[in-house]
Amino acid sequence: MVYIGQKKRMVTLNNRDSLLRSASLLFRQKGYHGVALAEILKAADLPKGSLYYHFPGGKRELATEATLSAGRIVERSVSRAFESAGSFAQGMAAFCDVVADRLRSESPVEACPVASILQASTSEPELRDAARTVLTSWSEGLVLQAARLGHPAPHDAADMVLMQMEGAWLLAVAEQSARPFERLGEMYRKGTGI
Amino acid sequence: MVYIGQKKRMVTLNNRDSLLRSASLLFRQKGYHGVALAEILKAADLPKGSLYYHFPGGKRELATEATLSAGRIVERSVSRAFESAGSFAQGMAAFCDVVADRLRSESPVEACPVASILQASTSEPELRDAARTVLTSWSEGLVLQAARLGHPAPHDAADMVLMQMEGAWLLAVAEQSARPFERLGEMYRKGTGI
DNA sequence: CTTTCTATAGACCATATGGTCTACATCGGG
DNA sequence: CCCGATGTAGACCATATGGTCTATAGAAAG
Repeated sequence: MVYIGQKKRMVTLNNRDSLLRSASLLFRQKGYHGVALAEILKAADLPKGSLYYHFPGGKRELATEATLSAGRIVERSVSRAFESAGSFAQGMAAFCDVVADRLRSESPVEACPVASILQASTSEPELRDAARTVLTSWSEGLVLQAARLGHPAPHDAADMVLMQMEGAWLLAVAEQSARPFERLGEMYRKGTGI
Repeated sequence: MVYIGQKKRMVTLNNRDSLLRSASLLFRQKGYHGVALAEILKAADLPKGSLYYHFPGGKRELATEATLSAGRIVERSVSRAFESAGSFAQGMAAFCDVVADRLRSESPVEACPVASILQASTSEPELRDAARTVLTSWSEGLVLQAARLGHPAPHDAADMVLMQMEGAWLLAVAEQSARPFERLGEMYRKGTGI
């Protein structure tokens, strides 16, 4: 429970956030259709009533919000990694380190939030919109960073990085290790990146 | 029904293959957990009995075989694209064209067979093995091509290409267009690839 | 105290799902 | 003509799933 603003109005951000966090984690592990509501509810230790109170749209809405929320977290992580970089390649190397560290602490190694939701986008169009929104937002952030750091073709750089990141994430899930990000980071340090 | 070899033994490869094809298509569209057996059966126009005769292991076995089979198809496609290439970058550009062409003919644009199965690998470990097998096999093929074409770091090249391809495929699904592969191909032509 | 609004609690339901099992069709060989 | 092998047909089942609905708890406001 958390008091918001100066009003004494009590807002249960905790439980809503708890649902988002549990959902995000489970979706990344098993994909949208691979997770049952009961499982999310159990992880968050909340009854069904809470879920449908906070997310009247049910599983779809929960997944959408969880994806957008996870997307923002990754985005902040990108900004932070690039902040102190002297070049685009340095920024990428730093970001790869951050993701690799993160993945090393996960078992199983979880998929990219976007990838985990995208699978279901054929049956749930709303999810594709969420995935697209996040990817667009990541791309824009990367374009800005590339431009700021003097990259000659910021748009190409952003596209390429997005591909490499998503690909590396998929390989990491397959191998259940952070190696792909370590190797990608190394390549950027060697100057073999984009 | 198809006669195989000179023996007059009748082998119903058709129905088994039909199941594999329908399954592969649907899994790529909706992911492993997003497809019901009934749907696959309907697409192949076969009853449940046939499925469990050809694949006693049920959905898992069907998905495993479908993934391995689809993996081999992609692998042959890679070999063909690189065959007449004068450099690794040229081969990649050619392969991007092939995939882009292919995706343009699909609606919806379907995910990579590996990606579509990998989501479910947490609950179905057998699927992770299939995904890994395919990825390893692709990687080995790419290493050979890179070495043959005189790439200075064949292993790095293969890794990088795998990341870019999987990433581009994910972006293509999100955008529902072949653009990502067109752009990746362009970059290889411009020499901005690996 | 009572009312009202927020949020939790979970029983309940229609439907979908993967899987099993028995019956049967077809065909080559004896 | 029958027989065994291969493969098809689909009824049937236990279970799981997303979603709805009513009841209730607790704080804030009057």
